[in-house]
Amino acid sequence: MKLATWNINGVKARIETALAWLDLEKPDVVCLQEIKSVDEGFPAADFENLGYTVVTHGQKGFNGVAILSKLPIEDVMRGLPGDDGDVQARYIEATIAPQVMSGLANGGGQAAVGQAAVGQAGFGRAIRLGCLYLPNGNPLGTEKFPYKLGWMARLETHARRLLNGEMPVVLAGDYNVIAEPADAKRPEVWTGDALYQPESRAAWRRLVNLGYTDAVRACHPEPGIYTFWDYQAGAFQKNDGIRIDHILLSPQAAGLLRSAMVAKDARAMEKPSDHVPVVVDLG
DNA sequence: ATGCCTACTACAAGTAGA
Repeated sequence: MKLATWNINGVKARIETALAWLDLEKPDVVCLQEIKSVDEGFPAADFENLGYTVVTHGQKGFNGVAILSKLPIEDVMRGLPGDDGDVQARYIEATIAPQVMSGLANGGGQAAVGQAAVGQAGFGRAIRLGCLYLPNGNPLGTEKFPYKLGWMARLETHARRLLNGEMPVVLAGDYNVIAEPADAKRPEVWTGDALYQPESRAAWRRLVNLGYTDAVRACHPEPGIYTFWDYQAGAFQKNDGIRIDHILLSPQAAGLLRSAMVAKDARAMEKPSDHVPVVVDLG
């Protein structure tokens, strides 16, 4: 199963870009962040035309997350547990169910045919998938930074609880954390930024240390891999980026990891998001 | 030092992003 996460920076303004990339890469499951749309305004039909089922957790003007899946979506949960007063739409979680065998419908009727179809096009096992847009936290000195840290504490609590379940867990999204110096072209310019504060990085490490694997780092130990480049000052042309979009895998999910990559080419598309997709292949 | 750029809201210029 090919699973991608992408901060799309406005799904309505970016719909042609999104559809072009999906048509090219054909991921089975996609987590979108910063859809900047209410649920009713989400262009679901455009994605359904590509074969996706769509679930959203939208908000007017900013934030907003969505999951697109060619496999069945079940048991959708909107919002990160732990604070009923938090109205920001930054988390949606669902079970991606195994592909339904359709061998009989095709006149096959043999079990081997059905299994081959699952192994090729789908996935034999359900996963629990969280799609998250972690608060930015800037500027420091405002209520935004403690909100970020509080959100990360809630995420840690929830991620620990998910490990007690039976399903492999995938937590994918825009974490808004530069975890290591190697995750920025110029780490020194981020020292006063919420993304690179010791508290933000420590909270990230606590999350990973629960037993999650950073899929891209596990497959690519080399520095210089980024997922975000500012629109300003020619940042992409200078490769002046940061790696803040991540896919974390529980031990069971990590056992399924075949490959992970950052779709850097998406930043060179027409009307790009400032983030690019991160993709894993889980077998 | 600041803005550089982009989306959204709402219709101007402010909020938000990272």
